[in-house]
Amino acid sequence: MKDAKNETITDSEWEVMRAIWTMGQTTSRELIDAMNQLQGWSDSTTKTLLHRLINKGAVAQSGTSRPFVFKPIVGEKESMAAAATDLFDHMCAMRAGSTIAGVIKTRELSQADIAELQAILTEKAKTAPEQVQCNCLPGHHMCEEVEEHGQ
Amino acid sequence: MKDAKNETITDSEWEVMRAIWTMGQTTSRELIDAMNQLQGWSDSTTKTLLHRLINKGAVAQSGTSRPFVFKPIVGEKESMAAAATDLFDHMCAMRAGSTIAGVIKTRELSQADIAELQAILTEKAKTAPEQVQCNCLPGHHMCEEVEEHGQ
DNA sequence: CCTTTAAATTTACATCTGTCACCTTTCAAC
DNA sequence: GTTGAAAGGTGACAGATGTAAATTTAAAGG
Repeated sequence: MKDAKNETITDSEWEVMRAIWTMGQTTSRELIDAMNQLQGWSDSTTKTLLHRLINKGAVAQSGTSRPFVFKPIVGEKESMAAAATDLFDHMCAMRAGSTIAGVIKTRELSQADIAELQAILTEKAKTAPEQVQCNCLPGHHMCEEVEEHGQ
Repeated sequence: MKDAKNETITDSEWEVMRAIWTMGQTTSRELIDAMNQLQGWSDSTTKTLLHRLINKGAVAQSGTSRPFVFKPIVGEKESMAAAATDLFDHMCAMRAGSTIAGVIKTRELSQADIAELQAILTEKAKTAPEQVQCNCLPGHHMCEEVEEHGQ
């Protein structure tokens, strides 16, 4: 599965992708109805988004006769990972930990998820540093306190 | 500290915020130079962004005589949390776990971060469900496989 | 074949974003 | 006071986004 790092998927396009990913494959009518339900979008809106997604290479159109079939080209897992990476890449490295903590606290996770995370953490603990450096500003600035970042 | 949920902070504005958060407080000159270093932006660009941030209520201008001082109004922690929440809110709940796993694998975390995460997980395990339901489409659709979501 | 009608494609357009150049006000030194 | 360099503020503009109307095309029934 290709990932979606190259061409950016926007917020509303993302909603469409979610539907497509979940449906696995769909006809434009099905998709339009779903989007109308979920977002209250007009037919046109969904069509436009679908086309943009096709142009971006995120969705494929297949079939020869009219009710074409659309299916995802980029993977959901890959796209989600890319989105998450993108987010954290723009945040202070020093605070990634507590941000992740916040996410974990507020999301629903399955027993399996938790087990996996714990395994990863245990492994990571073996080589984790005592402190993560702030990567917000070049040299001359180095964050001191975790609580109040700068100042 | 107020959070930044109301007024959205865009990508480039975020870069400015990072600098301001780290510096704690700054004069426009300092900020402009920093942004020029980090992003290669022209003076104007930083000024514009700084102003937009002020209008959005994310940064405060203080002082009476000319070299004014700017400082953050919205907190870094809060803003990061909001951004993360925002991201995960748009993703399939069923896949949040593995996405978090991916993030943890690729980020640098301190021993303390890891310990905190483990504590949270242990606590969470007590009440975690066996399976998390997909929340992408209304009723009629329910994801079966974790590996290949729909289809 | 012709018509109807769903599907597909184009065009539209207001806003938001990223980036700036340029104009205006001050402070500070003559 | 006058002036010139900073600091501060405005206007601009191309491209991205969200949202949708209008137009074209083709499948299906008569």
